Amino acid sequence: MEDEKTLAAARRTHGCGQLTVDQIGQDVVLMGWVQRRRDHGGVIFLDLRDRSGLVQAVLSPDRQPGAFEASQGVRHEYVVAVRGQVSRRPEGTVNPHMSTGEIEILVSEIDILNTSKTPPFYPGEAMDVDEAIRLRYRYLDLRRPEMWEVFTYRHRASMTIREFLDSKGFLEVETPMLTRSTPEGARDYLVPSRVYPGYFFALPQSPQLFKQILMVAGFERYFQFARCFRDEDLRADRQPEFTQIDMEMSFINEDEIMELTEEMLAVLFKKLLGQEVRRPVTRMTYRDAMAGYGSDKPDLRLGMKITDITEFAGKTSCQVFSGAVQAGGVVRGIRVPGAGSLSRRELDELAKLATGWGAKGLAWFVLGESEIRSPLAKLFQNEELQELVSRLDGLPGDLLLFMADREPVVSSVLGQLRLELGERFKLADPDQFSFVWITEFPLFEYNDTEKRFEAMHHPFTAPRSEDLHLLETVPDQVRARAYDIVLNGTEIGGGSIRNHRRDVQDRLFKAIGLAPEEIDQKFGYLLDALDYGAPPHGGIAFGFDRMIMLMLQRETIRDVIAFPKTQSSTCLMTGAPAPVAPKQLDELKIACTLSKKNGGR
RNA sequence: GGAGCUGUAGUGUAGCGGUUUAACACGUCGGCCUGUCAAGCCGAAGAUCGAGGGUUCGAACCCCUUCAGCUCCGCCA
Repeated sequence: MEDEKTLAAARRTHGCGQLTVDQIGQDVVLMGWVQRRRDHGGVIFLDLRDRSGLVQAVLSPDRQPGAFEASQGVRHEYVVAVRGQVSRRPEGTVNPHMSTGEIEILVSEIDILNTSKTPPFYPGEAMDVDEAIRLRYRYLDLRRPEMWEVFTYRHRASMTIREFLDSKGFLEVETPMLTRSTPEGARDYLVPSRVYPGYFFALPQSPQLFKQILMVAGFERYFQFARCFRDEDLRADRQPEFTQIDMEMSFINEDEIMELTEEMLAVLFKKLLGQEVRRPVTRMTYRDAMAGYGSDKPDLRLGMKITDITEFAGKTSCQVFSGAVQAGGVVRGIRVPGAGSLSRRELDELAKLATGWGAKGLAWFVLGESEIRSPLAKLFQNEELQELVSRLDGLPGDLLLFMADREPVVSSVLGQLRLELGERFKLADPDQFSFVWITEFPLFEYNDTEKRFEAMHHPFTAPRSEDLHLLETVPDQVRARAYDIVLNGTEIGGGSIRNHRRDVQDRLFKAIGLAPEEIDQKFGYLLDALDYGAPPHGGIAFGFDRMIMLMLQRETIRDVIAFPKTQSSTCLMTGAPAPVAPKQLDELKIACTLSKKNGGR
């Protein structure tokens, strides 16, 4: 080193935020960003920021005229190195709002390592800046200590999980990002092959088949922080590429997987949030979830369980109810505690929402101290009204909502109303973490547009053995050995026991109407693998980003992803996606059929 | 593919029942200032009101189209 003496070449001795009264008197070298500059003409204060925190540097013309002079040109977000002495702040100038507020650095030397243009926003202020601007200048957005905190959490979460799984004998194995497109599921992102023009790789929607094949290979316990890609439209909690904690185990059953992952979540929540996860986590069948909450991912914090009164309603004098029952429908309701205060207009609004979701109407009953207000009240006998109220355990001040219609409509609309009311009345405690397992999913789901059954989870999910005989006759009755874990109304993970026997897997493919040639072409390698001594196995995958989002109580998944995409799947920082040079397309033998509109952004 | 909300100096907002020099705060630049910490005081620059078209004597404001961001439905095994 020819120039050990210059500040730029010197070693940083401390982080800004690490300094305390213990270092008073020491000569230190700090490097960081100028968060704020207060120029008093005679004395200049610089708040210096690095990842460890903030400290005040003082430059005075009396002490070090050179450094004072050099700091004249320093502006916000300049990167500087300073050498100076840690000293106790003069009496009366201590800043109790700063962790380093008792001290300051008396700067003897300052070096500008880099300048900065005036940024569109300052890391100090930021949070109410338009998100598009934050994404465009993501490096400035990420410069905020609040963001470092998020990513520190995320890092600690992944470390904790890795340690936990390691302690349980799991191997972390990477699987390919370039793989083949498979039918079923989401739209694939495609990558053209140069070597085989006209052929394409697909980016994995999940490492599903690879992890199963690792089981065939005898790895027994696999996990991976796997990047997954799905070319579908975005939501606040959905990105086109996201991270899964992907796991698979051999010689294992549902209970063991659920117990193990509950333990993992318990360790994680304890370590990062100091929260106890109550174990065992509640389990609920898909059927009960749909009936009780109108959703396969119920938010149990909301209460307002759906109550079925079909039998009673069918016998009442109210045609709206009894007619629907006679037509083969159901009558169900929810009790909204304390919502009796809603105005007529707000109630009409609710009813309008319900009809928007496909309901024929919404029957509401406002419970007063002695009377019951409802447009339908006079259609009931008095004792019928009383019965209605007692069936739902209604109390004065409550609102009862009922719907009469075909079962799926009632379920789904009441389910949505539940969420709407939960939101409106702030019924969910944001500090509570309410987990629930949903089990016994149907194996298949009927796809109306394609006029065939398809796998609800994915086509490698094993049917429950007692339902196996229904596979060819009443496929929609077959229950899967699948399970989802739901946290506060958001699905954070799901998995299943897989088919390890070739014959069962074949029957399942047939049931979803896949032609034998297609099966062979698309999944042949998996079926081949099953033929060579595949052990019973199963697994689960957690949406890692979503989990972090919920743990940190963020509104959007973008807040916990370093470089997220916009709702239209673009990156405002890089400008991706973008056109490529004609030469690149030629090489791939790709021609674009889009005539115009292929221009840049 | 559909519905809704938003778009005005670098940033955040006001103005939107038609006539303004398009206002305010922060930031920026210049000056003053030796103990501030969201420093203070004085001054200045900075906006073709997302874009295009239309109605009108006159449009940031009304109408149409379009683009972008966000939320939701569809979609996402």
